[in-house]
Amino acid sequence: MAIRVRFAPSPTGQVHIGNIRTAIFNYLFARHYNGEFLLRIEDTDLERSTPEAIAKLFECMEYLGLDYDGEVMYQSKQAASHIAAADELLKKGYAYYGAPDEEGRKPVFFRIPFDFANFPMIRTVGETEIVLHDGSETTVSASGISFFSLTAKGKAAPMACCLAGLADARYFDAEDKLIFDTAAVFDRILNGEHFKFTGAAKVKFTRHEVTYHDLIKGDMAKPLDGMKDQIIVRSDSSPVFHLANVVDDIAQGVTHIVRGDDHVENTYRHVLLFHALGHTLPDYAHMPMIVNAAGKPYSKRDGDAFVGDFRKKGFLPEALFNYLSLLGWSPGDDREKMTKQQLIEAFTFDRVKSSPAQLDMNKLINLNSQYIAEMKQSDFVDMAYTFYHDITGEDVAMDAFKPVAELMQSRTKTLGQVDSWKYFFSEDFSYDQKNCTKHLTNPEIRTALVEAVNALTQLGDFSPENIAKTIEKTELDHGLAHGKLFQPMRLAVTGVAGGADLNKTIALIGREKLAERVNSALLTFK
RNA sequence: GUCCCUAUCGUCUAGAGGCCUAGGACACCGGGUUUUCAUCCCGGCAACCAGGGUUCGAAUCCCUGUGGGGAUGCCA
Repeated sequence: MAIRVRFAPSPTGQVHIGNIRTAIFNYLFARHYNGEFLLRIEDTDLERSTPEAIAKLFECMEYLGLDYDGEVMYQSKQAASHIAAADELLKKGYAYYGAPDEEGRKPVFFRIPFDFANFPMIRTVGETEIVLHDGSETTVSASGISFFSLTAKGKAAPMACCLAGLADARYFDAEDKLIFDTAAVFDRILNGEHFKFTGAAKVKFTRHEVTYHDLIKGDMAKPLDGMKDQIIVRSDSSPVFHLANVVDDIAQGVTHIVRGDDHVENTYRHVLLFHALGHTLPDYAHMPMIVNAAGKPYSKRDGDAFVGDFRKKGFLPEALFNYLSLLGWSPGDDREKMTKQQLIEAFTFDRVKSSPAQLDMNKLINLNSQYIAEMKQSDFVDMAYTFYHDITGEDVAMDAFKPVAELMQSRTKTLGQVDSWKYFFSEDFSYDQKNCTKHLTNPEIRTALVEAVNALTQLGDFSPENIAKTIEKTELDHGLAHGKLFQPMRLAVTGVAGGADLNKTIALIGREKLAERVNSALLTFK
């Protein structure tokens, strides 16, 4: 069977980094097996699903090179099929109308099935009993059972579950006398009768559980007595996520559902829904979440949480794609810097971890710098040029920009750092106060500096070689050790203590600015 | 509260009962190269959550506890 997966985001304006990682894993999996990678936009929340938000989503997909197959499905256009599915469930007895809202409209509930034999994913665990708080009331009806269990501290804890969870429950009082037998009145319950009683001290029943196999987490199970029936159509007739999601997955012929960890609980219901709708189940893979330094879900409060943030900061899509692939997955060997093709070849779900991963900005930056280092120089120049303009708002001639970018590429980790190249092009840059005070206040140095500048401005050929010779000569003339003028000169001209080769830097800045800057720096720092 | 998942250096991870004195990468610290910074090279620091089992032998299997996450919506 051909593999078919989908990425099904809600367009909410920004694409979350955890979300796009899910897309990446879907993509890697599909491409690894030569399957299809579909896109479905879950735009049922009309408030937030704006055309701009959708455009942003496409932009992110394109940025990261997540090319999808076939037509995009818009969930909002599938409402009719969702309702049809609800009707089918109603007809089959797997759904029922719930209590009406203030306007008398009724929602539709999906009933956790109690015809266990028809559901192969439901299995019998065995006889179980739960201790109840016998002073509290138990309610049994077709829409579920509510009761109070007895906590270790002797308190009553409210619980609720679907009818299926306690389908054969027998309730006993403190003297062990049977006070209510569900099976005996099952038909009456289904007919709408509500039964209420107090005094139950324990309930005995056959526990059943829903099972599914997760490609990442392994065999999973959840007891029915821990599940409640779920609304699938709201009283305003709009389909709920659970229904829409499953129906759309059926419509798109999805074979593997790869999504976040937070959907594990939903899955127990979804497999039931798939089967009740008469379809074979897809395989599931639930990915661990991305968390922040405190171990909490990574959110916008943690800084860069959206794909757009990373793009803006100057991370290359290849680096971000590579890094995100490595979060919760590894190829099994020591490779880390991998091309998309290598990632596709190496990707399998059995190598995905099932515990959450923390996003490490340092590692991302390091990986990004590796990608930048091996960029074609001309590509780097072009990209840096765009970034420089976008970040500083300054227009610089390409002729002037190009040599600077070429000089700086090897020491650039993110494109966002082009901001620090300002001293090459404008006077709008800041001085490192501490270092300037340290290096520019010595009288001997100041005198030598002025003289060096005089000599430099009179240089016929303002080349890095001549600049180097001139500075060295000045040092010699003033009895200064070789290199004594180096740091003062750099600070006076660029404002900072580090940077590319000083002579090349000065050559690029030019003799006019050189003189102005040294003079003004000497006035500022005395 | 209940249910589900989870637990190896600060971080991402390797590890499927003996290949583990636990490997790699990032970060950090030291050294070399660079008259500075970055790169690069060399070296170092640093972990199996705790307690019980099973076994000749456990990071690996089991149980309990603890920590973390998720779910418990007419959100998705």
